[in-house]
Amino acid sequence: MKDALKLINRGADEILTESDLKNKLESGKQLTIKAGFDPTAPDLHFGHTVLLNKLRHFQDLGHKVVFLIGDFTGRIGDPSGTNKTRPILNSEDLVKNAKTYEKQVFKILKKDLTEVKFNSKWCDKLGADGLIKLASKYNVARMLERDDFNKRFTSNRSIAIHEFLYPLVQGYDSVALKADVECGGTDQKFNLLVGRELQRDYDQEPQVVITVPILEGLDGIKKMSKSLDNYIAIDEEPNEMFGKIMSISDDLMWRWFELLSFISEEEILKLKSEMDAGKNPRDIKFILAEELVDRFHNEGDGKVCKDAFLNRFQKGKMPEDIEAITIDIDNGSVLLVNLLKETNMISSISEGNRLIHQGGVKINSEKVEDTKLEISKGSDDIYQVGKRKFLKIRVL
RNA sequence: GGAGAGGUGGGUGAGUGGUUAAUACCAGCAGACUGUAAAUCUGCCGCUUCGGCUACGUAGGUUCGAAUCCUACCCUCUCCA
Repeated sequence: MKDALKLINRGADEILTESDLKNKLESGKQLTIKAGFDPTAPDLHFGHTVLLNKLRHFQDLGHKVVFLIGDFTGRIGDPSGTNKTRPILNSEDLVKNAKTYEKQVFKILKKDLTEVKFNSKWCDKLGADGLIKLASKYNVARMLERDDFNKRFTSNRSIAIHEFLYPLVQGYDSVALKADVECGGTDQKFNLLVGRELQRDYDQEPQVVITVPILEGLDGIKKMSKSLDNYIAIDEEPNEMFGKIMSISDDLMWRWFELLSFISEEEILKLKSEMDAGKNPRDIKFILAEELVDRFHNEGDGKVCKDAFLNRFQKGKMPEDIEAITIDIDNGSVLLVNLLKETNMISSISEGNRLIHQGGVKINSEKVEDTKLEISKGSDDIYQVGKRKFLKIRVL
């Protein structure tokens, strides 16, 4: 029991309330753990895994996770974002997205203890009557307690009426599922608490709310998100993933250890003291990178990436698995910049010229000086743009 | 319904007839230094066949010349009702 609570507590921001949780755990029944996901963004990244890890903890204790895809709520559009109306997805896309989710999610969650559901299933049935009834269960004053509503309200920025429906519907999901626990990011706290209130209204035992911190992205400051392009997708190439982890700052590394790694808190403390004693932080970052690559790929891949990494950057060797492609050309030769543009190594000719001027383009490790360099037919070389982009191009 | 403010490059935000592909800051990119860390320094930061071309909400107009002036439209915000 103590262990169970300790496990749930790890990396959790808040548990509301802990005594409720304790009671539920002690009841001995299998609990229903709910977590909602956006129907439009099936590209999971490390940020999502903080939550998934938490769900996994419950599964490890034998409880059931409902992976809820908010296709109905998606139509409302999450108010916390810059309220752009979302595209309404057709059912085909939904199924496709769900499949993509499943493929990624089961790297962390246990299949036999996970149910994937769509909230349109019960929300569509609500109809106008149901929505009005639901809306009557909450009031504006309480809605305005929500931080972002509050901020917008006090600064006279717009809050569309339908945005109030979002927390309500999300709460109604908890009622429909009879959720015992709902997990979400700290930014979801209000919405999750509405679920508690509504369940009481429907004479259900209120769910326990567990919030997990929002993970900072590669820049170490802003939250990890696709739109900010500071993310690591969980199906990213092993070497790419490893490299990106190595590129985070030392400060962020500890944050990631806390939220993403499974190694114990005691061990993390030990690593910290080792660093303070003079150990190269890079080597500690290796531990993190290895663990995560192993988790999202295959056991042992992390080690392979580490070796490749060392070869590449310590010994200055080329990476071993450079993608190779063949390009057909009409004439006897092509302009280098055109070739790079063709192969998406650069986004425009101008950018290419710029990079060449700055010494950022290499062929077979040799810096290119001439922006007008022609590549002749029949050549087969390794092109490098910047520090990270490599491509082996055969010109025919 | 009435009154007013405003829409500029990824973001913030200057510019109110030519010297403005458009100040500054942030972000981003490359190089140096490193541990593909941080910090720092340097350079770049619309596209181009290097002749030019396209850009300041949209569409027209005035002018030798407009992001800057005029007209219409669209959008955002504020105040009053």
